Amino acid sequence: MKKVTLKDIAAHFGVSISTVSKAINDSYEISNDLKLKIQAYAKEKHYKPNRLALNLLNKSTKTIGVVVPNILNYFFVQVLYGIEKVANESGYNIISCISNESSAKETKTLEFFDAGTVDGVIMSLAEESQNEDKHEALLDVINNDIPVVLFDRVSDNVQCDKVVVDDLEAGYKITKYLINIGCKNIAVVNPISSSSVGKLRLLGYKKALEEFGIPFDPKLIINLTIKDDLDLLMSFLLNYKTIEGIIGIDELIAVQVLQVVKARGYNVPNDISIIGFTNGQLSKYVTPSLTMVSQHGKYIGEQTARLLINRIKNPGLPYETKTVKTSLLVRDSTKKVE
Amino acid sequence: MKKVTLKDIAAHFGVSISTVSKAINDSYEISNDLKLKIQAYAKEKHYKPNRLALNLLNKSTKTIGVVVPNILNYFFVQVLYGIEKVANESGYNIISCISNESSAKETKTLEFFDAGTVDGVIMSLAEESQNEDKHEALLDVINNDIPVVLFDRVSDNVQCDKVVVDDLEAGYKITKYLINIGCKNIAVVNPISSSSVGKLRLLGYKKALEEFGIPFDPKLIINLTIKDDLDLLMSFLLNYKTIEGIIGIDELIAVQVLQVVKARGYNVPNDISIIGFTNGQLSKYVTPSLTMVSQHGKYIGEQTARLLINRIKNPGLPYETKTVKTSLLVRDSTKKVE
DNA sequence: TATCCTTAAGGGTAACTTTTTTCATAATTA
DNA sequence: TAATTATGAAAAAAGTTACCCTTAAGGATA
Repeated sequence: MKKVTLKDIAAHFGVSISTVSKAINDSYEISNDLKLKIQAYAKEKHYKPNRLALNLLNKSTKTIGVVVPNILNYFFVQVLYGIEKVANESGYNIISCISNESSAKETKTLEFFDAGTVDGVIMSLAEESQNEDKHEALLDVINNDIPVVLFDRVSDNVQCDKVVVDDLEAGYKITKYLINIGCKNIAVVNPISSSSVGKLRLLGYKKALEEFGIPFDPKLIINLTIKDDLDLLMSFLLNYKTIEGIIGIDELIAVQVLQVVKARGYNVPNDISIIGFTNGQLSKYVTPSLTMVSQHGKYIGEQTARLLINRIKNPGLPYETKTVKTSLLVRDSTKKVE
Repeated sequence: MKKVTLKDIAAHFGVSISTVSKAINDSYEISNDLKLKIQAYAKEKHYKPNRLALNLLNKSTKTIGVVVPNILNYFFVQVLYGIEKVANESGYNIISCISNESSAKETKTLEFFDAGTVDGVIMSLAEESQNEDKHEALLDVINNDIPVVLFDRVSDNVQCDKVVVDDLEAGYKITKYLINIGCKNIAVVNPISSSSVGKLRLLGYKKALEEFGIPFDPKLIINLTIKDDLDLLMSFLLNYKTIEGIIGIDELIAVQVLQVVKARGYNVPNDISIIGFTNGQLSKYVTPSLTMVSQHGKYIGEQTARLLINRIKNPGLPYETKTVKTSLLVRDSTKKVE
C-alpha cells in the first residue's frame, strides 16, 4: 500500500486539500463533524505528513549531520552519545557518518549535508584531511550559511565554533607524572602523528622534558601507521635504551604496547610504566589495567551539540572555541609514587 | 551568504528558472553562449541542487535508515561497517540511529523514517521491544511500502526480509566443545536473556547437554540486567558447585566474568574455561585472550544491505530469511583438548 | 427595509526547489 | 509563403501549510 497523502484523503471525501490539512491540524475553521471523520480516516490509513515537503516548506530539517573519523575509537563513540543526548532533548535528529579517516569520504558526506539535508554540521577532521589542510567542501558548507562546529581534530584555517581537548596540557601533565614516579627515559608511541591531536600531545611531552632539564631524544618517539610492525619497532626501542615509561597516544596503541612489552618479559609497572589516552573499555579490562587520560568524550559531545544548536538559533554571534580539560585516571600500569 | 538557488541565478541573468536548470544540466535547448555564462556563475556561487526538492520530485531519497540497539557492542559496529560499504557502492547514503535498547526511542526513529526520509530501513530490535513483541511503528513502515530488513534480533510477528545468525547452532556447538575438553558443570551468564539471540543461544546449550545426557540445572544460568551485581551473583555460582566452563553470552560479559573469576583466584583455563560471543577487540587483548564465537558482523551487514537494496529495486518478491553461520575462534581461555 | 457587520465552514493559491513537458516567438531555410 | 529550427518561457508536478478569499446565514443598526 502506497503512502497516503492529503490529496488522497481529499479525493476520498470530495473536499479540498487545504480542508484536509486543517482538519488534521485541528483547525477551528472546520466543522466538528467533518473534522472527526477526516481524522478517523487519516488515522486508519496511517497518514503521516511527508517530512521532505515540510522541510522544503520550512527551510529547516531539525536534523544535525555528524562526521566522525572512526567509530572503533571509544572516544568518538562517547562524543556521539553526548551529541545525541543533547540533540534529542532539543528536538533534533542526527545523521551520523563515518569518514573512516578518508578525505574523499569526508568530502562526499559534506556535499550531501550541503544540499539542504541538515540544519547544521558537527565534525572531527579525518587525519588525512587534517594533514592536507585543504577544506574546500567544509568551507562551502560554512559559506552556504550552514553552521559548523568542529571538535577534537580541528583546523586553524576554518573559521567556526570549536570544542577542543587541552591536549598539550594533557601531554605535559602525564609526562610530568611519569617523571615524578621515577621514569628517566620516556618513550612515545604515536599512531596519529600527523593529526593536530597527536602533535599537541607530543608538544606537551617536550614541554615537560624541558622543564625538568631532560634532553629530547627523537629515537624515543615511534610514529607509526597501520602498515608498520609495532612489535619490530618496539624491539628496536627496547634494545636502544632502558625505558621506564611509555606513552601511548591512543587507547588501542597503549593496549598493544602493553601486550608487546609483557610478551618481551618486562613487568608492568615495575620495569615499565604505561599511560594511554582515552578512557574506554579496553584499557579497563587488560592486565594490568592501564592508567589513562580521560577526555570526557560525552561532555565534549554535549558541549558541541549545545554550541551548534545555539548557533542555529542565533547566527551572527562571534565564533567561540571551548577547551575541555582532561583528567588522569591512575590504574595499575604505572608505578606508585615513590 | 544564503544558499543560492535556480531562482537567484535566473534573476541575476534575467532569464527563467527553467532556462537555468537546462543550462546547468547541459541541455541542447540552450545556446552555448548563455550556457557557459550560467555554468560559470553557478560554479562561482557554489550552486548545488537542493536535495529535498529533488527527493520530493523523484519520490526517492537514495538513503537507508539504520537502527541499532547499542553502539558499544562491537558486533553492531561491524555490521554497520558492512552496511555502509555495500550501501555506498550502490550510491546510497545511510542514516544511523541508536535505539539504546529503548522501545520508545526505536518508535521515534521509525516514525522519522516513515515520513518519507528514507527509501528503506535496516534494523535490529531493541531488547525491550523484542520482549514486548509489539511492533506497531515497524508495521506502519512496512505498510507504507517502505522495505525493511531485520537482522540479528528479529521477530516472527513481522513479515519482511531477515538476516539472522545461527545462534542455536552456535550455543550448541560451543557447549559441545566445552564438554569435549572435559567440562562437567557449564554455567551461562546471560545479560540479554529476554532477546531472541540470548534465548536461542541458551537453547543450543540445552540441546548439547541433552545430547550428552547431562541434566539441565537452572542454577547454573545467571540472567542479569545492568543493575545486577555480577560479582555477587558469580560468588553464589562458584560456591554452589565446581564449575569447569562458563559461557558469556556477549563479549563484555565474558570479559567481566573473566575478571571476576581471576580475582577470586581461579586459573583460566586450567580451573575454568571461558567462551564468549562476538569477536571484538576486548576479548583479544585481555589475559588470557578469550575463545570466542565470531558472528561475522561485517558479512551480515553486507548481506543485509544487499537484501534491502535488492528489495527496493524489486518489490513484490517473496520475503527471504538468510542464516549466517558462526565460527569458533579458539584462543587461550579454554583448555586444550585432552 | 436596506445596509453593514460578523461568523461559520470551506475553497483557492502561493511558497519551498527542482526537473520535465509543452508552448511561444523569432530567425532561418526551402 | 510555408516550413523548420533555435531559443527560451511557462506550466505542471511532488506534499504541505499559511494566508486570503468566498459564500451563506444571521444579527444589528439606522
